[in-house]
Amino acid sequence: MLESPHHQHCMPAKKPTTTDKRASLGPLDTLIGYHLRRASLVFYPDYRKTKGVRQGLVGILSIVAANPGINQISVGKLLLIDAGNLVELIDDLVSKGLLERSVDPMDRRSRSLTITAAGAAQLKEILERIKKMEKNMLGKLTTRERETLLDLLKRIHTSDVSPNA
Amino acid sequence: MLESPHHQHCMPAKKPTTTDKRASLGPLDTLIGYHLRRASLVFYPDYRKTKGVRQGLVGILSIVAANPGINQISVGKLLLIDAGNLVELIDDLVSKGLLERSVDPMDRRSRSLTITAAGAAQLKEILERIKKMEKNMLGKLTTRERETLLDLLKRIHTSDVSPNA
DNA sequence: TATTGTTATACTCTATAACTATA
DNA sequence: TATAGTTATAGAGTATAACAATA
Repeated sequence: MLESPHHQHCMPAKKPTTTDKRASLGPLDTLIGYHLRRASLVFYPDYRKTKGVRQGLVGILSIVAANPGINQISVGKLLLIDAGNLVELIDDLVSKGLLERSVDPMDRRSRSLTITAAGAAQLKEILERIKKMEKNMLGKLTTRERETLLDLLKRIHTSDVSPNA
Repeated sequence: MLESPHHQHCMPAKKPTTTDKRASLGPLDTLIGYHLRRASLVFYPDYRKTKGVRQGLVGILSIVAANPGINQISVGKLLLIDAGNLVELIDDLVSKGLLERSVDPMDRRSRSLTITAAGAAQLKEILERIKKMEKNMLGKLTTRERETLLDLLKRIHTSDVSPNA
C-alpha cells in the first residue's frame, strides 16, 4: 500500500474538495472484524520486508524448531495452511538449506521435518528483527496493555466456535 | 480453510504419532503480529460467506453511504485499497445496482459515488448479519473487554508510525 | 478405506506501471 | 506538472480436486 491515509498532521489544510479525507467510515467503524484486520495489516508488510520472508515461512521455521520431526500436515494445521499449499513453501525452505525433509521410517507417508543450523540462525535473526519492530509499533501501549491485548486476541482465535449464521 | 485445528474436544485420543497436535508454536506464540492476524482470520471467512460479498465491498458501501458524493481516491485511502484495484470492485457494485457513479461536474476527473436504495438496503442487511456474527464470536468477552479490545486496536492502526527497521 | 504428501488449477488480494482526461 | 481514474500484469494467498504411496 503506497498511499496510506496517515498524512493529516503536517498538511497545510488542502482546499477541501467534494470528498475530503475527514470522511467517515460509517458503520464499518463499529465492526471489530474491520479493526482487527486493519491492525493486523500494520504488522503484515514489515514481515515481508524482513529478508524477503513470505507469510508462512517464519511460522514454519518456528514450529519445526519447537517440534523437531514434526510432519507437514501438523505444521499446516497449526498455521491454517492447506497441505497442498504447504508443499511449495517447504520446498522453498529446504532449497535454501533452512529445513531438512526426510521420510519418517515409522510411517513412510510422513515427511519428518527438522531445522538446520542455518535455519535456526536465520530464525533467531528474523525473530529479533520482528520483536524490535513490534516494540516500535506498540510504543503507544503500556506493557500491561500489550498483555491485555495478547490475552484478548488469544481468547478470540482459540475458540472452538465456528459460527455459520 | 477446511481443516481447522479445532477438533481437540470430542476426539477419542487418537493414537499419537511422531507429531501430535499438542505441538507448540515455538517463539511465534509470543508475537503480537501473529495473534492479530490469527484473530482477524476468525472473522474473515464469514465476511465472504455473507452473500458472496468480497473483502472490500462492505467497506465501500459503508463509506459511500456515510459520505455521499465521495470519490474513488478517497474511498481507497480510507480502506487502503489501491486506486487501480478499486475500479473493478466499484464496477461490480455499480453493475449490481448498489452504487451509482457519475462524473463530478466540479472536477471532471472525479467520479462522484452515491449509494442506491438497493445498496442501502443490502448494506443494512449485511451489517446486521455481521453484527450478529461478531456477537457470536466474541461471546467469551465481556462488554468491557470488547471495548478495551476495540480501543487497543484503534490505537495500533491509527498510528502515524511506519517503522522500517 | 483413510491419511500424507504432491500436483494442478482457479480465484482473490495486492503491487507496479503505463496510460487518458482533466486540472 | 499533478491528480482521478483506468487498464494490464504479475505475484502472493487461498481453495478445490485429483492422484500416488502408504497405512
